[in-house]
Amino acid sequence: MKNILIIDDDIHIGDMLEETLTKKGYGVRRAYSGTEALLVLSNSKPDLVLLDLMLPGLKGEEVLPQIKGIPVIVVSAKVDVDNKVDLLLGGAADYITKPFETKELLARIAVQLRSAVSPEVVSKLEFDDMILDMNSHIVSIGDSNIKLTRTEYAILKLLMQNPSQVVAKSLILDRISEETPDCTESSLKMHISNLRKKLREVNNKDYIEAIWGIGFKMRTE
Amino acid sequence: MKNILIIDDDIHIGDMLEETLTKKGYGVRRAYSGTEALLVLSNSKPDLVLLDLMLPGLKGEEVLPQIKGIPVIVVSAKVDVDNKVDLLLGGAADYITKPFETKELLARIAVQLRSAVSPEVVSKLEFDDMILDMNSHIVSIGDSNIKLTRTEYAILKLLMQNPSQVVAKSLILDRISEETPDCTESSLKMHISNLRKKLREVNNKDYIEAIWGIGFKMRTE
DNA sequence: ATAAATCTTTACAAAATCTTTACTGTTTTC
DNA sequence: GAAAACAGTAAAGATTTTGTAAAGATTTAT
Repeated sequence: MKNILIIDDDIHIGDMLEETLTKKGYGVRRAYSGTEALLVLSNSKPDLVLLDLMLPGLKGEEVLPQIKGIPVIVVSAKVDVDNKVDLLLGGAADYITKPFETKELLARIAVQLRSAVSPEVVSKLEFDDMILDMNSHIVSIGDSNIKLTRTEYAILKLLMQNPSQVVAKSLILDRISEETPDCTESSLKMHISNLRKKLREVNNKDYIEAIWGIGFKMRTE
Repeated sequence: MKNILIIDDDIHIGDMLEETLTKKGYGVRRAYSGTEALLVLSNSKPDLVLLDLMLPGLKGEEVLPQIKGIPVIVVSAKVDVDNKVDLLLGGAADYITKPFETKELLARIAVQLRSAVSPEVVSKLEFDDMILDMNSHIVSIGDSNIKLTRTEYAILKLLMQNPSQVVAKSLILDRISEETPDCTESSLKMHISNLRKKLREVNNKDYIEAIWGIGFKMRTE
């Protein structure tokens, strides 16, 4: 059974949503504020989140980036384009504007859940004895979990997605800059350095190879 | 570079889309009917498809289920809800209704492409028993990998791309100077010399032939 | 608000690469 | 045949790139 977290302070809409979804066979949890939502999310991992933007306290826009690995459908009365764009770029899987038709909402939910579950989505990357889990954001070598920062994780993921290719420095910068806008060559060097150090501490192995003048790749020997 | 297939019989909208996308750095292909689209898709695999629903002949709704493994964004003037639902359930990754704002379309495209895994393009050059892999930047003869510098790699690649032609020194200098700006004739001589030495150490063969006064080519005998 | 974590910059040493210079031998031109 | 132009190699100095540390700036968490 799929579980859906409804984040909405409006009791009426929330109740209506809950009823509709329950009738459709989904499990439903409720949160009535942004802070409560984060609390719920820290303890459980629903399959999908319905997020209202107009929340008391912590706003929906602020909650959104903190939800990772779970598709979020934004439910909002706001309709202006800039907002839509920001939302999609900010990590929303989809959005729907009030008032909406139940049928449409259910379709969008189905689409998100289908793609989240579909087996062709590879959620784990493996290289040698290292495993990167894209759902939990955990990287492990053997039994040891390695705590990486957001940027380190992003770099490693990019390298592991193309294990046989050289990933150009410029490409890394492009991708990373979506997350941290001011990543320059010199800071990239540092991230790589720190990443290597963390991996080295486990294994005394250097997983990353520099291709002089081009970029980096996973070391194969 | 990401490639997008635009399926639309309306020349004006299609042109507008193509211009917008090209400006953004995407590669664009066009198809003006459902049947043409399927033809294009049977020969090539774009990273994303923009599909207009109102097509002559084979309708968009009929084309949609036949596109597999590529995210499809439906572009349509139809707005009734049932249609949206059917589309999403029928496999569309997203849809956008005309008239739409360019910014929003670009955002939706970015979202779809972001989640897609980059297909690994196999591009290898072979000459005799030597293989140059353009993804990994690895050059190998038999079982031995050869470690080349950026410039040596670029020169060898240029020669191997035109194995039957003589590559003029000036041409090599032009191409190479993109990577190392101060490459002169005398330094080119050195690069060739060093390159030969590295290849010779594996095989005791001289793969590169000098054409007196003109340039170099791969040796065929 | 304060502390902690993370990111970026600066600076510098080490390594790899690139270019120049100098010299030898070969090919073409006159 | 001699001079000029070209090709090849070695050695050395110049340049570029990489790797790391330390410190300041920024973001995030408490």
